[in-house]
Amino acid sequence: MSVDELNNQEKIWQVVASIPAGCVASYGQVAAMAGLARAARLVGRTLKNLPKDTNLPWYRVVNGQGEISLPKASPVYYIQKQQLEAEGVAFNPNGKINLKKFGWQP
DNA sequence: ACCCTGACTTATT
DNA sequence: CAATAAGCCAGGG
Repeated sequence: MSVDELNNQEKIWQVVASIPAGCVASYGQVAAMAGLARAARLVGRTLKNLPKDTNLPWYRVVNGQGEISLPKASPVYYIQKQQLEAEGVAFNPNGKINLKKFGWQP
């Protein structure tokens, strides 16, 4: 296992941890901030690898459409939604977020 | 080494 | 607005 690969994860963690409360960032956005412009998928995989007791605000990361990239039937989906709402992020009736308003660094 | 899959994105039809 | 295709990175069989 190379150090560089661990650095990628570390970068992603740092970027996700840098997302201000009340805002959301897309996977591509996070990847770009981490220096991995086209590794949006890697971000998703990295978050999936996170332990459930992580202190990382992974719930502030959504897909490019401002929608949670998880099945609505999954418990993690509700957790993410509740966490975001608790921070002031509003969801549309369709379950989408207005990135124009809550997107990170508009 | 090869092929498939995945918490993705963007452009096109 | 919805469905499709192609592109990209890393992991697992």
